[in-house]
Amino acid sequence: MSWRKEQRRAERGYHHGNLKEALLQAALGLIAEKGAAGFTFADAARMAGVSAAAPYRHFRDRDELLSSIAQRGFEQFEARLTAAWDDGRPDTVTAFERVGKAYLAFAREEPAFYNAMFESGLPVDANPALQAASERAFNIIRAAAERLAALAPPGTPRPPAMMMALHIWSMAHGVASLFSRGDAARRKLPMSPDELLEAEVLIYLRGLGFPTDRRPAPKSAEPPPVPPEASSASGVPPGGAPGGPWGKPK
Amino acid sequence: MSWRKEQRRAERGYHHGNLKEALLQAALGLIAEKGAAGFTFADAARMAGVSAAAPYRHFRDRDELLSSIAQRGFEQFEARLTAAWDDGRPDTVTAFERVGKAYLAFAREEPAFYNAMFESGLPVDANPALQAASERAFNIIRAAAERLAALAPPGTPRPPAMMMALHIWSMAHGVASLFSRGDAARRKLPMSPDELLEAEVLIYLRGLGFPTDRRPAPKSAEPPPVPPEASSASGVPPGGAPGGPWGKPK
DNA sequence: TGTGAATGTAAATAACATTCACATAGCTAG
DNA sequence: CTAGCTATGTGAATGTTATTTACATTCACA
Repeated sequence: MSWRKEQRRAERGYHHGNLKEALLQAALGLIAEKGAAGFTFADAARMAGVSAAAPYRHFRDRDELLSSIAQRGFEQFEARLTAAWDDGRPDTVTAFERVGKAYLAFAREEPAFYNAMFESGLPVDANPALQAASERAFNIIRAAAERLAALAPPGTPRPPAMMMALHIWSMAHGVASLFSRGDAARRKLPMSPDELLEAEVLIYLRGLGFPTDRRPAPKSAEPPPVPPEASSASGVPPGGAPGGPWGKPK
Repeated sequence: MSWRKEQRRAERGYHHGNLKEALLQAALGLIAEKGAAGFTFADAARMAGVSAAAPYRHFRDRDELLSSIAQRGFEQFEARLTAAWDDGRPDTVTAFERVGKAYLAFAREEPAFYNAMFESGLPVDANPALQAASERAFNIIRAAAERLAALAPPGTPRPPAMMMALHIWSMAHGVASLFSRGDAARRKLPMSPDELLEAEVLIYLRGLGFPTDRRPAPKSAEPPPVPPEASSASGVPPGGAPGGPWGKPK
């Protein structure tokens, strides 16, 4: 009957040795499969080969496990955004767009984390540590916006960096939620979520007066000649190159 | 012990008479309180004064109830967007912004519907009727974008309407999800979600070359003098009024 | 080595979703 | 008007989950 369980116990002894971590991993897998809603505490325990009560030695309840995962997600998220921003190299606008792409990439590549972070119904302030992690991640976007705002072409009013950051965040989150994950990805689109977001951000930046005349994602593997930051601040007339950030209009 | 139940039955007889509707209403209330995740089929039944098995005469399972609510939500959503768009009166840009506000208003005022529609984890294609309703709602935004795109100032490339629609949708959805509902609303913001979205859309439209020189939401109760549509298409230089759509920058 | 703190276990409780066999009411064909 | 079919409800299972509790096993260390 339960020789499997007995066997497993024999293999690893009475104590698991690393249960907390094992539970986190198991939960992550389950969430990836069935969503945060579908994941069950009992299943995670089973997957780790322990009884249903064991997890309570490591997490107050199901929600605490979830919030641990969300927190860890925000940490990885922050790391990826930081790497993407790369302190604004080679130039602020390029780096800024890379951040947007990193947002989508994270949503796509880490559906379990993204789900726990934004779609699990956890109250934002469930856990102070969680909230802090979330804010640290947002601060990357905010810092990038700060740098970008400082670059406002002369004569143009300088946009509030916080507002820009919130705008970019909402765009990235909107695209990710609606088009870039799981079921939502099934909506038929005329372009990929990445392209969609890139165009959106470029148009937005142009609306703020930033020159955004670069072609979208040139196919060539070689990086485009690093334009000196100064060229970004030159007085290019608003409106950008004909053709716009969305490719060739008819 | 169960005199309450007996009593209720006495009042209404063996048959409820309108159970399906009652269940939908009950579920709506429960979702508003505890979110789609927290709502239970059994609770809805109890609230309607019937046994736990009764609902199965009207819905295959819990998910079907949820998807019915989502569908109904999309229908109301469509109605509100349609009303907000008002066929583009008094002018396209104004009407377009009204649609954005209506999006937020719906998310704020109908949290239960919004939750079922976008946050319940229902697969987009769970139900053909649901999907159709969702598409009808989106088509309002799309039609509005179509009209707006046609207004592109001469000399400016005409943006693809579908893309614009998707952009606007993602902005509205992003703001609504992140800042405009329930727990998420607790994030501290320098401006209201409405203002945030309005500025975002205006900047975006300006980025497309549309003149957007109107002040944001003038405090005066009297409506601004209805500008003839033609004035929107006049060759106002891009860039808009100094000060930008976000109020007075320092 | 003895012992308290960690970590697991089994069993129990309470709530749900879902199914099934049966009860009742409404409506329709004769 | 009524026999009987169909729609709608009921109670009593079944199987699963979250969570608690009393008890068991180890670990670490004095």
